[in-house]
Amino acid sequence: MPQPGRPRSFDAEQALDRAMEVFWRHGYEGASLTELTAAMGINKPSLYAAYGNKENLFRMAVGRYAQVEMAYARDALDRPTAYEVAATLLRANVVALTRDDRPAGCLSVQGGTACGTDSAAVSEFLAASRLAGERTLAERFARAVEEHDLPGDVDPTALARFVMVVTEGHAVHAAAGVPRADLERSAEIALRAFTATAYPDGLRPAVSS
Amino acid sequence: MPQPGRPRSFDAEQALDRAMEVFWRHGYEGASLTELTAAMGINKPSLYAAYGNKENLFRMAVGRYAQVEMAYARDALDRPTAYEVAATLLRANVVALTRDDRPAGCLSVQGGTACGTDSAAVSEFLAASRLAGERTLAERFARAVEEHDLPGDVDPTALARFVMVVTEGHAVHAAAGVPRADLERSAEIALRAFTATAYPDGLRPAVSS
DNA sequence: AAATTTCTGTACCGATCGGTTGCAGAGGCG
DNA sequence: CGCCTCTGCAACCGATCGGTACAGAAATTT
Repeated sequence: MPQPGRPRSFDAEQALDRAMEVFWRHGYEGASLTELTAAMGINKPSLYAAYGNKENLFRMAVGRYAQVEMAYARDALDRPTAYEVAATLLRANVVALTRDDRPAGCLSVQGGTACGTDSAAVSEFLAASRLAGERTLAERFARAVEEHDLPGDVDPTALARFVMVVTEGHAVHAAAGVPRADLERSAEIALRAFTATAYPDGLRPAVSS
Repeated sequence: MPQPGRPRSFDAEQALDRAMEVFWRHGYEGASLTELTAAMGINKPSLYAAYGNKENLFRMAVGRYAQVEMAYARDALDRPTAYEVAATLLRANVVALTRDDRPAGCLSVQGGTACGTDSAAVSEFLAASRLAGERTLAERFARAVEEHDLPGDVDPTALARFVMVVTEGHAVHAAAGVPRADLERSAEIALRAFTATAYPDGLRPAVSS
């Protein structure tokens, strides 16, 4: 049943995608309402009515980013072995960071590593969501230990932290314009480190590529 | 010969250190002239006279950061072997990122991974200076290949890129409040990756720690 | 068609942004 | 001392910031 009154004349989800891209490119504070509304094709009061305020719009954009642009991360977690989880995650992350139809880098890092005093809540929110992803990965590795996919003496938390550190470093690098092929070489080196730590005896399970 | 006229009543270098810390904490755009001048203990016209403008002050702050706060990087490059270079660099970097008398993270990353449209030059400047550091490290590793410290089939550029990626990831993590001990574990995993790539036969030269 | 409800666009709000000018006075040199 | 330069401070500049008030337009309900 449609609500009474004049219906909204723009697609709220599509406009959110545009806003996401502006935040992705310029960060939270670097994205002005003027540029946001121009990219979204709406006016400021419409933005205010549909999304609350700038900070709420940003949080919604980050949510959509996590849901759409980081679907590869959930796929990676479903891989059968810890090594394949890490390999899929790192390789797909590099691809996602360097798509030529998207801004370079990662919204969660670009959005605001540092902010002005008043919007400190934004960078704390981003940091917390990144660390939440890290915790999810650590739980996946802990499961691998339980399943004897990883040896019992490895620290799943430390391993997950290392993988996330590499993805964040790649995000900073990608934002600086480093090409995809260069990051792929870095990811392979990181994977060798993963192997050396997770399977120190050199008996890594045979997997794809 | 001292200039005629009233001498400056503040220490320009000490004030620059204060400005560096504000930029470090809030980034280029997040640091307002009001907060900068308050931290430096001077007024806006004094800042303008002594440093030119905000962007120039930032560039000078980054220069001083590279000279003072990143001295450990130059020390690391002087180590005799490639492995010791990487190990010293990664470990000292973690310490530098988590000093409790300094803002967490790295000015070069915090300063501005993303910026508004008008100050894009700042983030490009930061990206370029980070990549310059990476090139220096690559040259050090290339020397190691020439000296037969590293095998001839390793790619010094890729190895340097991996090390810098890890430091940048640690910087993002440190800014999020991750404690030093956790980053140290990550650095050790990265070092194991370095070893596996640089000395794939397991014949890493015996070194400290 | 009238009444009602909601959206859209313009124009504007106070606050703050980076940057600048005017001016009083402090301090060096002859 | 007199001069002259430079400092430090307040006040101010236009521009832009995020956020709103208001009136008219559009679509649904009665």
